[in-house]
Amino acid sequence: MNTQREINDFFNTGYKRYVPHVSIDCAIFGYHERQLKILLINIKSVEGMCLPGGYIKRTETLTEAAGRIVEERTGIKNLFLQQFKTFGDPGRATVRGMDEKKLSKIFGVRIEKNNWIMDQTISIGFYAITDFSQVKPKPDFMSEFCKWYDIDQLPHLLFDHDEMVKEALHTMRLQLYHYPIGINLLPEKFTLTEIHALYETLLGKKLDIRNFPKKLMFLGVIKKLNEKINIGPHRSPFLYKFDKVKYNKALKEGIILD
Amino acid sequence: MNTQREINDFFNTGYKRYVPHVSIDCAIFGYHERQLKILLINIKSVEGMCLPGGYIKRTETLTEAAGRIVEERTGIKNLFLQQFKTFGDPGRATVRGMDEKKLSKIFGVRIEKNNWIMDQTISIGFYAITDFSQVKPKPDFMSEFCKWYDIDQLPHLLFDHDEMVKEALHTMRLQLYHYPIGINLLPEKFTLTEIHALYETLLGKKLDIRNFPKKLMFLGVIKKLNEKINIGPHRSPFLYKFDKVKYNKALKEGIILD
DNA sequence: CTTTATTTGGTAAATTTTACAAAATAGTAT
DNA sequence: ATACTATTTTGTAAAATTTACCAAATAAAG
Repeated sequence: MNTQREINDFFNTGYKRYVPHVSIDCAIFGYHERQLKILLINIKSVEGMCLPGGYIKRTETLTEAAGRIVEERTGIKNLFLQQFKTFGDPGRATVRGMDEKKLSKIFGVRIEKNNWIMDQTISIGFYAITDFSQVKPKPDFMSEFCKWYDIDQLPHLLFDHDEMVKEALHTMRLQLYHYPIGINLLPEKFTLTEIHALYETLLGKKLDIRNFPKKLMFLGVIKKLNEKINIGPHRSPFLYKFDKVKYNKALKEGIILD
Repeated sequence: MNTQREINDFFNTGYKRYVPHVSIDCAIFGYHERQLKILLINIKSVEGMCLPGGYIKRTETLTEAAGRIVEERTGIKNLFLQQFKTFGDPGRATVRGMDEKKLSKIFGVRIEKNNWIMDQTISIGFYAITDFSQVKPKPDFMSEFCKWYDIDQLPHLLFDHDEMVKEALHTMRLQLYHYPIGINLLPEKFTLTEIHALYETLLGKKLDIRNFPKKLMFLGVIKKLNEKINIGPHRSPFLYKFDKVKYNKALKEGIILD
């Protein structure tokens, strides 16, 4: 979706390839060294930022569509994706003063009255987590910027995206002990200190260092290796890795704790 | 939606009033005296049953639309409603052999090729709970039957509605101790035995009668009255009622237990 | 007053969660 | 070698929560 031809096709025949009236918005969380960020984009000639989103191809499942949208912005495939809520209040996505005329001007294509893109849209929220240090965010054709923002220094977002972020965070934190979140966020082999920092950051609170390993090991998705890593003039920590078999099982079924 | 005129309007101009490509399906659970049922409908001249559903008016929020759909089938207003998941796999709602011609015949109205109703639809799942003994199910114009089915004697359902029921049950059971579910299912004043039976039935498992009241009272949404009820040649049980103030607070905010 | 059926309240045991500190170790400096 | 610094690692007691389990109270009928 870069050439003028493609943009024209999107506006004028997109409704044939995509399901109109429905979009997906993605809260893409980024973690790295005790920092939690979220990926935001803008919309050309609209003041303010919002979550990246997109439409669903008529051949895709919802999760496939969300995966494609996330990949388009981050370049990363196969991220852990979870649906968290669907948003559909009337007027939730209207931009004051935006119309087909303005759109035509902004995108340099002819956009007729009643273009499919201007109609009411219901949006399905997904969240994903990746390592922001490995991601060079790519704006979509509708936006100029695509950047990581610190989770506790977010500006007010457009549309109902403030609420989306709140719900995404809430769901992610609820699911942290029920789904195997962490692969892609840590090196293949990692120390307890590293995964401890990850969980503290994602949850936004302190976790007792002596109790954390017990709880974590109890989940059963990571295993201790008989290897240590050299970290300079300190005791060498053991390495751990995710147990692929149990990890994939947990991905499908969730981790039942109750 | 009963007259031929209204049906004609629905098929031919419905896309103006409703958001096309998006529907809501409702898992309406019914409880009464230790029995858990679910409301199913059929579709005219289609073999099999499914969840009742409908479209979203362009002026409605998702929850308002779900409330209207539930009210249309049950006659009950203001039921507790929760969104549980959105379903959108391609082909999820196709009926083998159904086309505009057949539809025209079934409903006795002229339905053109590419009618909005035949296009791919993504469906938002909501669940609700009511007392089935107080409900006379009303079929919609698309169906002949609308009946209560025992939850553990369900037939295979059309479309992806087997999965919907599974997800709805799962979410309802998860939320049972986090939202005040129960008003409308019990008389205004009720005994511990009655609410105990309700919880056992909704959860599908035994709950210790001596521990149950502690947990329940801890939630804080019901209060003990200084009244007893006569139940024949047995000790008279105390009556309880829901604490309206705390109940409504819990409705909005949920009951935080962790 | 005895019997029957049901409600009601309490406590010990088991389990889970929380709180908390000292020993081990790898390298560096002396 | 030895001491020192910074970090990892490990165990246990207390507290809180959940679970298991029964006997006393009571309302009406015979």
